[in-house]
This record gives sequence, C-alpha cells and structure tokens, in this order.
Amino acid sequence: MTDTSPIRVPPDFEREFPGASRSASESAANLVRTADAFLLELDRRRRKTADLSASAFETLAILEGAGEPLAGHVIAERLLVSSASMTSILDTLERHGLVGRSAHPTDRRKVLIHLADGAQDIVDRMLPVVHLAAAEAFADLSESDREVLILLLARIRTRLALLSSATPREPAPRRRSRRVPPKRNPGSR
Amino acid sequence: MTDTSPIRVPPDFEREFPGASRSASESAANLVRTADAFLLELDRRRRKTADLSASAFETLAILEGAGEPLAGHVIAERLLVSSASMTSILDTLERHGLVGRSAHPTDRRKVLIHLADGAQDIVDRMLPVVHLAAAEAFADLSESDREVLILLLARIRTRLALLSSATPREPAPRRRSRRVPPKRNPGSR
DNA sequence: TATTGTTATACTCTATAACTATA
DNA sequence: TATAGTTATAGAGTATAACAATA
Repeated sequence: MTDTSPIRVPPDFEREFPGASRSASESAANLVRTADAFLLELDRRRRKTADLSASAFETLAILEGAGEPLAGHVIAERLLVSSASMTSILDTLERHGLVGRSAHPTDRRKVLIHLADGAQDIVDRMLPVVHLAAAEAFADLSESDREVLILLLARIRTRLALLSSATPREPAPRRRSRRVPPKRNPGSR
Repeated sequence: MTDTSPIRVPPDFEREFPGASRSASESAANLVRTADAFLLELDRRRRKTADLSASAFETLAILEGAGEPLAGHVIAERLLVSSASMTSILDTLERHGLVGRSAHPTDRRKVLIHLADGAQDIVDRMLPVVHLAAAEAFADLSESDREVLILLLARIRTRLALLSSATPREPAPRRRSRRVPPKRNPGSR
C-alpha cells in the first residue's frame, strides 16, 4: 500500500543545502506527487473511454471549448508544445479521423484545425469522466479548503511565471554530512 | 504573458456535468497546471546542469538516497514504471556510464544497480538546483501557508490511493446547453 | 525579416507480450 | 507457480535543425 502521509525531508536538510528551504522543498514534493497521482488516476479512467494520449485528448478539448476551428499554433501555445510536436499530435489525430485540416481563408501560411465527426462524441463522453474524477479526488476537502488551495496554487504559478523568464540563480553547493566527506576544492582555504 | 490568475470554470458548469463539482474541477485544474509549471521550470534548470531525462535523474537520486545498491524492481516501484521501462532507463544510464549492474549475491534472478563514478558528482550538483527552484517557487508563501498546502495535498493523495484500487463509477452524461442539442437517446421517454 | 507549418533525425519513455532463469 | 529481468515491437512525445511558403 502506498504511503500517503505528507512527504517530509530530514531535519538537517537546510544544513545540507544552504539557501534551500525545508518547507518549500516539502511543498514542492507534495505538489508534484499529488498532481502525479491525480493524473495517473485520470489516465486510468480516460483510457477506459477512448485510447487517446493525454495530449491528443487535450487537443480535442481545446478545439471543442473554442467552438470553432483554430490555427495550429494557437493550440500549440495552449498545450505548451513546439510546432513540430503539434504537427505530430495532429497527424495522430487526423489518422484516427478525429480532426481535419483546412486552409485558412485569409492567411495562407496557416492551417485551420477542426473537429471531425466522431470527435464530438468522444469529448462528450470524456469530459464527464474527467470531472467525476476531480469530484471524487477532492471529496475530502470542504468548499473553503478548496478555495484556499486554489488561491495558494495561483500564487505559486504567479511566482513561477516570473522565474520562467529569468536566468536561474546559482545554487550554493551541497554540504554532505554522511558517508562521503565533502570534496575539498583544490585551491580553496 | 501567461495568465496566472486562478483557473475557473463557467457558472453553469454543474448543470452541464451532473454529479461534477465546480470547486473540485477548479481545484484539479489548478493543481495540475501548477505542478506542470513547476516541473517545467525545474526541467529548464536541470538541463543546464546535466542532460538527463527526469526519470534518469530520479533514478540516480533514488540510488543516492538509498546509500547502497538496489535491485532493479525496487527502483521501478518507487519510480512507478514497468520492469521493461526500468530496463530501458538503466540501459540509458549505463550507456552514459552513470550506473553499473552487478549480480545479486544470494538471489540470482536479481540485478543490483549501483552508482558509477561521476554519478555522485551529478547528483551533488543537481540536488541544490532542485531545492533552490523549490525555494524560489514557493517564496511568496508563508511557513503556515506551506504547511496548510502540504496537509491539503496529503489528504487528496490519501483519497486518490483509495480510488486507484476501485472500479471507477460511471459518470452521468454531459448536458450540453450551447449550439448542439443533446442527443436524444432513442427509446428513452 | 518574422511567422506558420512541415519534414527529418534521433532519442526517451511507454505499453504489451513473449521469453529466460531463477526461486 | 510466482518473481526478476530482458528482449522485441510499436507507438507517442520531445528536441533540434533545416526548410518552404507566406506575411
């Protein structure tokens, strides 16, 4: 049985990693593992409904949500994939007969992607699966718990958006306490 | 610029998806997107340090954390990958000269994986990068914010662990309000 | 010159099944 | 019989670079 208590790091963590924060690393580990567990469960359920990759299904959902054909690069932006990956995903979907490509009426560089027959059905069966999975996964949290969570997560994303366009700082080196002695930098001290 | 305000769903959401919960779906969307944004930033930083896939690095971190050679299936369990995938990941790492395989002393079915020379160095450079990324990503949250977050996430994972071993419930069908009229089930009513 | 999309290449990871050898 | 690991195969996604067409 998987242990689902909070993930924690050792007490001497901040000694070992100067500049790091114990609570931040614990937060990050719990965030990533929880999202991962949710996606795993979601995937399990989605695959019972239709054998599509997550990206492929996301693409369909984006198109359906837009309610109109979209240019390839618009989908790629929302999906956070490169144009080359987008081409590959659309190839897969087109092969399955779920989307179609057509010429953009005014800008001839662009290709408009539209849902094909059959795709609407898949989306209509898949979305309830996704939302039921969410309802069940968060069943133990009260409405106010959920609101707290949503706002905390949004604040993290705001910070991450700033970090993503900056050059990362150089971290202080690890100071290992166990077994292996720290490597003496030749020339220091 | 990416919008980092909370992700919300439309007001008529619960009408459209009977049995779904607006706050739960919003929580799920924010959870997944936030984890994704963090992993994106983490990957960006990791790749500046060493050109390893996330799985490959995780494998090294697991081995280093264990402090002793581990059998392949032990790593596979923690990494949540199949034995075939594990073989492939270890092949990659071995090709890069970062791990070695050796025979298990008592159980000849097993193969012990150990860190090779050079791997320790990579782990020592990578972990500070990971933890600094966490510190920066969560910089706007107070210690008590972080503790709240960690406990909420753990409760979600606990629920997910239960769901993962159960047969998923059948979701109620979508009731689309816009554009396309709901498909009338022939024979109903 | 910048944008849109495709093609080509090579690599990583995944899933599945069949297989060997052990226990 | 069950477990540990490998091999084989096929598919999906990624990154990168080069490229054509168009704006």
